[in-house]
Amino acid sequence: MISSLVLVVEDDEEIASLLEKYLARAGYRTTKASTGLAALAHVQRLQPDLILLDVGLPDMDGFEFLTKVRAQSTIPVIFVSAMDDSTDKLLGLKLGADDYVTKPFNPQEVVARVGAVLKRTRGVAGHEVIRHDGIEVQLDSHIAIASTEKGRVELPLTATEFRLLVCFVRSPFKTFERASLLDACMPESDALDRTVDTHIANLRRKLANFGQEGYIKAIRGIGYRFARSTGV
Amino acid sequence: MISSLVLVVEDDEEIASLLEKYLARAGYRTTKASTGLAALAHVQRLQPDLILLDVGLPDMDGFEFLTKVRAQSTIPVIFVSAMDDSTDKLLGLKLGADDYVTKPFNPQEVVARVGAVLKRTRGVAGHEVIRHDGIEVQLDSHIAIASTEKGRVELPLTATEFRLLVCFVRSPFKTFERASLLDACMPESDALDRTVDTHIANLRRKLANFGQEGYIKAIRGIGYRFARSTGV
DNA sequence: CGCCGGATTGTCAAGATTTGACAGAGAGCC
DNA sequence: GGCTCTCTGTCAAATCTTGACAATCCGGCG
Repeated sequence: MISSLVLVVEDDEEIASLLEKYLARAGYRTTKASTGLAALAHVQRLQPDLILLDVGLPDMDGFEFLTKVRAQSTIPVIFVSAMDDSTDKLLGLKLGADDYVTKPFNPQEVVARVGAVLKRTRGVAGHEVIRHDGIEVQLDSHIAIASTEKGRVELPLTATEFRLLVCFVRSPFKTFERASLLDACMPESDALDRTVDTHIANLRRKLANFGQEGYIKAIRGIGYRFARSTGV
Repeated sequence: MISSLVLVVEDDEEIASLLEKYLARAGYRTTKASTGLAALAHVQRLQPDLILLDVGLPDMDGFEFLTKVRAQSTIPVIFVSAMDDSTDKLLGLKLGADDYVTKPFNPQEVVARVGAVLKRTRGVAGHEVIRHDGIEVQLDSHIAIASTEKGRVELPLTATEFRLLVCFVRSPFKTFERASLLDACMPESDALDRTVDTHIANLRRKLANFGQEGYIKAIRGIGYRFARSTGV
């Protein structure tokens, strides 16, 4: 399995580097942000597996940050606090932090906690996610996301379009006949083959709206295939 | 009343025997396991009344063990840790441990704690609590609480509404199909899919009454999803 | 090679259908 | 009676389907 990505949110460059070093040594991929705003952007774009959060950020209260993150995901968060303030600690845990570390800390201990939290949270969520190129499909939440230069955006798909996209992303490069797609994506319906074309067109348009063009190719006489046609 | 059964999970045979001896002398029945796996089997089979858990197991992290136990019961657990690590303690307590003892310990003190915990939890509700955003659900006591600016308020939910909320808070961001919700929240009933809508509407209204709006989103053609939609 | 014609696919908009929100009523149950 | 659950009906909005027409593809032929 690909190693977990840890987002280090810390304004003290020295501490951040130290943490990154130890985390990298332990086999984690890392990324960092020195402000809450930047961190939120990273969360959006990179979808880290865990966040190491310094409570004392320059631009944003750590708790505010946590609240914002929690509004859109359940990424585990470990608080790092300057003071050994047990009220902070309790508040943090209550808001949904998964662990708590106080400065000064032993980097190895932090790494150990990261490992423990990841182990604990892994497998909890069904969270089946399929990706291809710049497209991500979250099966259990029924959300499709496109990665654009501006970040990750949720695609506003209808149920049918979503099902189509799931088929495609599950088997990129496979050519689907219209009948198969009808079966798989428009159940309980005796629509015509051509109806598929319309849904495909709609899906194409929505993908294009978010910069994901050229994905769905028509295979004359057969049906459709998903996968970006590389150059030529 | 038949005496309580205490499961001692400890890999150090000497310590285990010591504990068993003292517990037996205090009138408890005991059983022991030296690995997490064996312990889980005992929990399944014997349904002990309390677990004395050494955090440092050979095969399984104590927290992992606790999580697994908590997945299927609310048996009170007392942590026994080698180090006096207060974060471990917090983590343990947050996960649902009922008390915490550090080595080296006084066996009599342990027995006393066992007695205290049993007394406290006997007949009384356990305390599995799930939270998301401003909503807290206490499974055992069947109470749902909303955090408003004015403080915490208990939501006056019906049984069905409560079960719905539990489903949602357990898996925020997941989209539930109506059929799943029917299954999970309206057992022993062959109600129509549309009935779910009614309960959802009622739940929404009650949440809104306490300032918790925008939580439940309809996913057209699929079902419902829980999670406040923030502009991000 | 370039053009033609049939077949296939893309696009669009209108109409049909489905869906979700909600209010209200009947039934069962303390 | 009061409460809860279930079902029905209505309305508006979202979605699906269809058919017409334009655009494109592809093989054959001059």
